[in-house]
Amino acid sequence: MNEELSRADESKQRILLAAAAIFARKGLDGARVDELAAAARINKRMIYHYFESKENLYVEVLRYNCQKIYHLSKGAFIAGADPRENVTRALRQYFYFLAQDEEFVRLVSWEALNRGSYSSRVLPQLLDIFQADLGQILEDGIKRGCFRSDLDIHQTLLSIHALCLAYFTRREMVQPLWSSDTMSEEMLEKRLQHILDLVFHGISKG
Amino acid sequence: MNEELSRADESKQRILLAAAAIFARKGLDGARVDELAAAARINKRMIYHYFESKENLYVEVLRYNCQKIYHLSKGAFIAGADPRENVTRALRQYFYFLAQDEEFVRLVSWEALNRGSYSSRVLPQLLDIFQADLGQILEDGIKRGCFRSDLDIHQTLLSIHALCLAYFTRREMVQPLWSSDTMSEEMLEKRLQHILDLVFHGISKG
Amino acid sequence: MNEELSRADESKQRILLAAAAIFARKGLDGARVDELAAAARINKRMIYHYFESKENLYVEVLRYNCQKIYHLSKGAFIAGADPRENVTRALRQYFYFLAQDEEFVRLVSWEALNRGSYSSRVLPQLLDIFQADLGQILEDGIKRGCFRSDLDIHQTLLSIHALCLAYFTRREMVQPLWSSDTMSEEMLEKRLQHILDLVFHGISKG
Amino acid sequence: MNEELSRADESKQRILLAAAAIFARKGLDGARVDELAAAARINKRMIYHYFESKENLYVEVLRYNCQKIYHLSKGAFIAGADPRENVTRALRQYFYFLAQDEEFVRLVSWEALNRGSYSSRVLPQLLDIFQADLGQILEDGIKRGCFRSDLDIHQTLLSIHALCLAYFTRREMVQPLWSSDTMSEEMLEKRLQHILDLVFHGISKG
DNA sequence: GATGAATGAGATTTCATTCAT
DNA sequence: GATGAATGAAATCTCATTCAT
Repeated sequence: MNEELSRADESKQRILLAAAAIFARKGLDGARVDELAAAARINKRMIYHYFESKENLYVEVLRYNCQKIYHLSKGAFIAGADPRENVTRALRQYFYFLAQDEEFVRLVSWEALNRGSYSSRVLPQLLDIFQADLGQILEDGIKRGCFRSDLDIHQTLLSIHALCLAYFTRREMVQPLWSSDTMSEEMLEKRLQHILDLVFHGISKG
Repeated sequence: MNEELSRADESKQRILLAAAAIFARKGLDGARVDELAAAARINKRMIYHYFESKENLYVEVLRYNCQKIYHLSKGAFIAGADPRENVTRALRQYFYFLAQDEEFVRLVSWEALNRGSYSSRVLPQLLDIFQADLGQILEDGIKRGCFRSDLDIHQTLLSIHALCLAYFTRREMVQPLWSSDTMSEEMLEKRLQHILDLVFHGISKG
Repeated sequence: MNEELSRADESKQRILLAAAAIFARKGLDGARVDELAAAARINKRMIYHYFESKENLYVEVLRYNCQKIYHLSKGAFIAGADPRENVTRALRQYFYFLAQDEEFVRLVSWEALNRGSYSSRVLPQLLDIFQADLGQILEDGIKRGCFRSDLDIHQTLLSIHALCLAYFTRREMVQPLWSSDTMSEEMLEKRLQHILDLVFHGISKG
Repeated sequence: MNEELSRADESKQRILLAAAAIFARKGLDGARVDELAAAARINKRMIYHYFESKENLYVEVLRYNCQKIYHLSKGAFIAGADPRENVTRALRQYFYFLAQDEEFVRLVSWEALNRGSYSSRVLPQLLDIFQADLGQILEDGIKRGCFRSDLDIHQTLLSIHALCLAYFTRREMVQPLWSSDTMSEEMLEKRLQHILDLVFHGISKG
């Protein structure tokens, strides 16, 4: 009815956003509730009022973050188009989505280590959604003789995922390799081109 | 003096191994000192005696684990050999090294998230060492006209690293994709072949 | 002004009744203000509006409950009647009053333990009132040679009180002794008869 | 082997005793862990080390207190003796046991209100043990024609229990009835005699 | 008169670390 | 070198109470 959030919803939202930032930075165990409350400019008590426990808040943060993917790859697959163009488009979308949302990247990574206990039903969607679009594109490309017929689609999805993600999750490993800022427009585009090159041609000549 | 470990060294070693297992499972913040002591079957006090603090023990665990890489890729590069064979050999070595040491994989991953503060001087070595061998191989391959001349070696190293590691770090995402046990001999070999295929030829036909 | 309770009085009454039930169940320390408000289907703030504090509400609940006794033993003493009949009548009234009002029984019991700080001026009334009627009856019985002349009236009042109350306060101790429901009409009557028997004749034969 | 308690056991014991005193005074909900620790002159942390939680400590206190009864009525029943003498002896023992251990009386009373949730398997023993001895005495008395043959033993046990206990649990109700200190040697003996009188003869004359 | 959000003080519980032996 | 008990600081969580509307 009204566009505005109620005061309560606004507080809840503020907690969620502040928590997302801190959980992303420090992980579940590393984050302190006092710190979360201070960052949300709210009384600690309210965190428990709205989210029951720190763990539960963490799960909500995960859930909230995973929803971001839904807005992601809509319509990467264009039926008549060149499969290579489709792959390029999807991959670029995904790569820049990760590039621009460090929070998401880190939360997903923490969760991968936390045995996925909290998100077991949340994270698989990442690949699922990924699969829905890119999987279709790959199949289409194989059918149309564009891609190798012996391609294992699952493996390929995982590989593309890894190629994109690694650049962001391993920054402290990555940074020393290059002298310039790895997050600059130029460097990002360079990485993306490398991935596309690798994916399409491998390292072999010709 | 004597070949055997003194009782002291043996205790220290036991702490280190127990801590490695637990830090790998739960991370620095998730691990409890009580737990570490219990797992090492030793008095808590001894941990402080030998390692000063929990954080310091963690760093030692990292250091100890990173030493494992030194024993890794010795002699992957064989001067006269086909560059493809050299790549294959190095990649296989690395892939199976990760496959067989989950502890290492997880410790490295935690550390990547933990702002890398502890390992800033430790982790880059991973790529450094990697680079020493595989980098040489790639350069050799380019020079000999075997690999594309426009290959960015840094990017390629990172990519290969990512392709190998992702299979192990994202198990809970990976497992649902396949029905069989992803760590079985057969599945491991399948993944390795996929990586080699991708690296050498990309996904394009012909 | 009008016979109906104003909306305000009605709210106040609802709080009082809900609080009585909860304080009876959990005691002063065990009851939560949130819980009281929820049970009264009213905003927490109103509790403070009407009663100033949780403790004060508790006192009001006690006061309100103690008023129940006033309606109790009116006219148990009938001047000309057989003292035994008078005792029987008064005791029966008291026993069934307790039987039917668990709330009262429990509130009085909590209060007895709570240093009686709140009710120091409230609870003695229980025995006072008790005393007014039953005391008179006993005295009358002694005077008329019906009861033992060495009877200590205070002691006897306390004893009768105890004999009645124990059956209800110690239910979890009492229940295991009997197989049937201790609050059934039949069992209640049996207990009452036992008390009357004991009071009149003791356990000795003849 | 050695009579002395280890330091740990001594600390544990100190916590237990301090907690007993405080729980008796204020109940489970009213007692504060800080207070318990201070009274035991020990760090709060140790309470959790030894007892896991406040509730658990409370249960241990109950358990510990209930063991006191075991040392109680041993040999109240003397086979050949006059049943009245046996009753008198047992009742005196019980009465003075309660008189001298206010802690026990209060803990049992709190527990009776706490719906017996913690002690459901602990408290019934009170009457059980009571029953073992006094029950036997009563039966013996009936058989030997000393007591009324229509005596309900369960009811009688409960009644005797109530008559003894009430004097101590309802002190703030009892005190106003008498001018002198209700716990004085003289007053205690007076109460005991009243109970014995009532139990043996009731209030009727002759 | 009534509401829902908010709060500060404090309760329980946990943890890395140190003492006494 | 080793132990078990102990601790202070801080973490998570709870509660009676009060604003702002």
